[in-house]
Amino acid sequence: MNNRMMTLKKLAELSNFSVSTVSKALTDNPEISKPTKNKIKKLAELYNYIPNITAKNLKEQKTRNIGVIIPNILAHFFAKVLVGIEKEASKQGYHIITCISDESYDKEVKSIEMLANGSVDGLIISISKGTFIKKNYKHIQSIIDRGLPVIQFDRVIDEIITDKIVIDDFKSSYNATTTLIDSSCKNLAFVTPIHNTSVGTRRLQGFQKAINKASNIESSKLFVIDDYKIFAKDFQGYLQSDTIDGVLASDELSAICAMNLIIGLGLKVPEDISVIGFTDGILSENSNPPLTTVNQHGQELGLLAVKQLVNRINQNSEEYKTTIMNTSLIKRKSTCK
Amino acid sequence: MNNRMMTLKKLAELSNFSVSTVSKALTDNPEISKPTKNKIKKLAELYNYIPNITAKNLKEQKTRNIGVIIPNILAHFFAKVLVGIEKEASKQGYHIITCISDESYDKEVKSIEMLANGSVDGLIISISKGTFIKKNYKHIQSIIDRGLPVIQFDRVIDEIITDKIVIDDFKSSYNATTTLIDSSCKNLAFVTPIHNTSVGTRRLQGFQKAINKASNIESSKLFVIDDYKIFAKDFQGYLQSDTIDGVLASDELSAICAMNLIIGLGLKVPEDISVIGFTDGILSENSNPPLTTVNQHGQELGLLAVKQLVNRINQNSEEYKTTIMNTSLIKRKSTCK
DNA sequence: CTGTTAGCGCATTCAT
DNA sequence: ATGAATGCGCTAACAG
Repeated sequence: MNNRMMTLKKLAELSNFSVSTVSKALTDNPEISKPTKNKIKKLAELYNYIPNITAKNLKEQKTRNIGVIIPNILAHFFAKVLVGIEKEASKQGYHIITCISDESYDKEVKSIEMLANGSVDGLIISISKGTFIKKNYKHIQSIIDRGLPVIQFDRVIDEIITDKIVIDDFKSSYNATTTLIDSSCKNLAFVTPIHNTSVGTRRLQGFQKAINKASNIESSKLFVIDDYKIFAKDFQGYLQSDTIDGVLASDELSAICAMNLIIGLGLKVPEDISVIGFTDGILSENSNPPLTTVNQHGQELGLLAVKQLVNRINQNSEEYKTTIMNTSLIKRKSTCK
Repeated sequence: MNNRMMTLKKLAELSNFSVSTVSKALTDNPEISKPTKNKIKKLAELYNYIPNITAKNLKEQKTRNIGVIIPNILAHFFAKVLVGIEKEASKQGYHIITCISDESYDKEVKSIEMLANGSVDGLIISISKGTFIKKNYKHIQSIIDRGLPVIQFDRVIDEIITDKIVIDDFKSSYNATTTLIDSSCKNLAFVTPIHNTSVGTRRLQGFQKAINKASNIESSKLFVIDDYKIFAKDFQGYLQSDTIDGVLASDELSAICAMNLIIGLGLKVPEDISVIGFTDGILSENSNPPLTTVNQHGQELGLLAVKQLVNRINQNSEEYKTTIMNTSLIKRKSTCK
């Protein structure tokens, strides 16, 4: 904003009408006569008048901004969700203010504080790993108590009551595991870098359920990734001493890493070991061999989140609901058959 | 914003002080006495008072928002830049409002219009492919004329005078090509999906310059990608009838695609064909073989962009300058030696 | 040390 | 059909 900016007041002086007449003329209020409207509109056009959005926001007690907090924009899934959010928000006339928590509790708290001072009309959030580990959710609850509409997606805190949009992690994981088992894998491994999150937990449960239900499983092994280098050593060590013929990973990157480690040992994917990952991203599509993945439909998820949030902003009446999105298994060459 | 929100006015009534006294007390103005400050601060704490940022912004004629327009968040480079932008902006107390142009001129125009109504104090932009093709830059110039500070990065329009941050595309490309030539590649191909952009043009020029300077080049071939499927056919067709022993791609994804096409034909990377890409992202790091790439240091670029923009917001005096960022070639296994 | 007043730019109610 | 007055929530110059 600078002194070049045209305002209603200046326009009023220039046109010899009052501020309120100018305001009404520009919003096509029927109280104002045609000729007056025309004069004023022409003048506004000439001087490139643009209504000051901040003043409007103050007057109307809203911002037309949506806050978005995601753990990691470099993960394809979150990037895709963001694309969906941006598209729908833009369509509905909302800006999005993006904060990246970088999986850190502290950054998440700070971001929320920065957003909850009236900067946004609502918030879409996926919880950071750090917060799950810390198990401290006060920062989320406090903004809800303050009356800010919140939508949680993907990584959600069950105890915090808001609208939620998740995928059916348990079922997706169960189905993916079953796919491995059906292609006669008997020695399975579950690889996860998000062990502490809601999502990670459910995916592991789905994996275990499928294994328990199957009759001919010989072994199963859990690899929790904190550090990829340590994981590489552990995983390859295990491969050399034990048998694995099927891997399910709870995200995309760890699936690709596992596959590369397998290939690095001279083993074949999928002939020796089948691999399935979560999130259908650029990595999965372009790996060699291309990776069979659980498609989480991130973009639609983002779209839905905005729709639900805008709904909630406009009418705060409905029951809070959890939407479970379908996934689909995209079969590529990292699995047999 | 809702009626639950505490305001200075309500706080004034509750405390029996005037609004201005309350305001001053809460900003630790030395005019106010210790006991009064304490009383008021305690009350503010008790009622969970948070200053309304919109009102503050209106008063101070600024938004503490930075607009960011990028062509495609799914490209690792832009995601990385965004990470840098978010980090530095957050550090400096700015929000970022992210718009994705999706390489479209129309969306870029619309985004700029949505941002330039006082929603942001400044803008960081990388131009869309569509805009380069259309060669219509009025929407950019108009916001600059209106006095909004703008930083262009990576894909920049030379004719539009703003601060710019770019990488040395020509030199990076020249060096990468030279690396191929030095490892005795004689039949080179340049693969590019961004042929129309400033960046794409300069990278091609660097490639050509290196070829012209070399003495023993036997052939060189340009592949412009509009559609990846068509490219796949063309490229593999060429591979089958002609010789290529070195590929430089102007971005990450096309490099990976080229490599996969090569491997798909039973050829070996790097033994038969060396491949180098631009942008050091997740794809390059995790491909098989891992890809030699030009690292563009996206995060630092984002950081710098914010620093420069904030500088420009605070003092509109300096000369406009173009910062050229260094790149580095990360050698991995897709090239010989 | 505290309060009164004004004003940021806009929309709107209430006169005229 | 037009204008005056009010208020959104905040800061700050000025008065006392």
